Amino acid sequence: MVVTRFAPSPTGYLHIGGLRTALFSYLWAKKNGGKFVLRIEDTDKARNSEAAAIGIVEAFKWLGLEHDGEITYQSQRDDIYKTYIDQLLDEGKAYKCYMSKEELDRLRESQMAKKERTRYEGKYRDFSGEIPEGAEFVIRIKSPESGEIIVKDGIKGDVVFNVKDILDDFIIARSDGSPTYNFVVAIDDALMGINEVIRGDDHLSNTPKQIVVYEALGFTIPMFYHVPMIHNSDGKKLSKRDGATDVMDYKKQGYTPQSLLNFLVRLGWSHGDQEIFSFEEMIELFDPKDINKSASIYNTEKLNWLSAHYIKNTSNAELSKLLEEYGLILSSHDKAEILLDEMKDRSTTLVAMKENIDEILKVPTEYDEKASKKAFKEGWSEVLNNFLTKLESAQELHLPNDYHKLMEEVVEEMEIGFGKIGMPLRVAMIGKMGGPGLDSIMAILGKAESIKRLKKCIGTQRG
RNA sequence: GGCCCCAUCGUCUAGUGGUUAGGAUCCAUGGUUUUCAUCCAUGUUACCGGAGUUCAAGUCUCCGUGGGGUCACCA
Repeated sequence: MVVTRFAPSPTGYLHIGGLRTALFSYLWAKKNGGKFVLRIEDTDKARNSEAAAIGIVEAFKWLGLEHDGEITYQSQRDDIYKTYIDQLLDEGKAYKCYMSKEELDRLRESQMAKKERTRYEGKYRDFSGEIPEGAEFVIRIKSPESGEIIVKDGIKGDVVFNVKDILDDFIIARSDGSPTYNFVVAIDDALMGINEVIRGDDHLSNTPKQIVVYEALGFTIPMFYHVPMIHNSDGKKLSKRDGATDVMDYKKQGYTPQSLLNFLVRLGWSHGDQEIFSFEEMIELFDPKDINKSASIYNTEKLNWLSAHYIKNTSNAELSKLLEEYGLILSSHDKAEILLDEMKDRSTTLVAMKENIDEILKVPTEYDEKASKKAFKEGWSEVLNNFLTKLESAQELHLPNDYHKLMEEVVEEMEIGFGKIGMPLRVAMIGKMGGPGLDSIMAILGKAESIKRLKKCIGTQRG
């Protein structure tokens, strides 16, 4: 069974890059009928916050990415790590190192002066001399001193590291006894049965260290997939300064989970020429072997297109439910269907859609200058008055077509073009150019409101 | 700097030795529309450079160049 995981450290919100690797992990697990588990890497007490952990879980909930089983918190597993540290100590695969931070710093400085790679040289690796009086110690693992470590990676292929280029006896437990990242990651992944690790390729150079731990403990090494980074428009690793990278900000901005997920799944992954993927299709079609090897640049053009696409293709019932989350209640509006039909082709996000709807529904407080110039030309008030008369005497006015007929009558009787009535009428109704068809607008507003706006316009505009 | 990864339109990408290098987005133009949007059509734009292998290279090899990542008692 395929078991994948997402293992964020709760130092902040869930960002778009993390979400993408989580999505990939989720899809791959589900495609194989396996499990997707969540582990919170909260061993750094100084930088963690509980609120961040809650926020991350909340984001997953919004997106519908459910994790399997209980969430694992590393902070609650100290005993487990301690057991393995003791085991390695007993087996002579790890040892206590009494080198002080100052001594280490000095070592590093002299190595840098000689332009050598900075590394711990194993002073206490097989130490039999006198232990410094009252010295603190860290625990270091015995790394291999020569040879190669090969990371089998499903995206990059086999990545070969030469041990003497990259390894030393790295610390697995700090002087306060707490275990370090590369040590606990390997243990947790192994113990949690994770056999396919999908993560950002900024972890690729950590992987040899983790393999050292796997091997020391006799654990099975999982399959790795190191997903290329998402870069900002400067070509750098995406950071918190690059705008709305908090996943929950996308909700605030009116993007739906569906469009965000579709956007992310196509960033670095593809399935031929297909652009639109339902959640079910993603699960069915996703395969990490189709992940691109190169980094991609984050750019919201496509997200906006997807968002608009999904809004257009969402039912009105669903749309009005979604819109309620943004404070727009349409359930009491008798022409909500027409309103939604007209607006869904004109909005890229739910927030924009709400704003567009608000603009139609609220009485215009002023008439756009440019639009007025075009609209209020010779004879406009006569046209509108004629239309007003017809409007007031009309009996059954419900659908856009009912209003359209009235406009047609005016046009025919006065022998004018449609623009002659369309322009001033539009400005009277919504105060500016653009927007849905006038017949629809009036049907949405209703007879009384339409008359009100018409009279206000005729009364206030000169010409 | 050491090590590692990467390199096709502005952007997301297809492409696994023989293609007019395809799709999407963006942009522009035209059509539809009383306006706007949608929709439809059309168009501009790409294989980082140099060697090599081969009858044939975007595709394989090498060397450059460029970009990125990583080198902690952070994760």
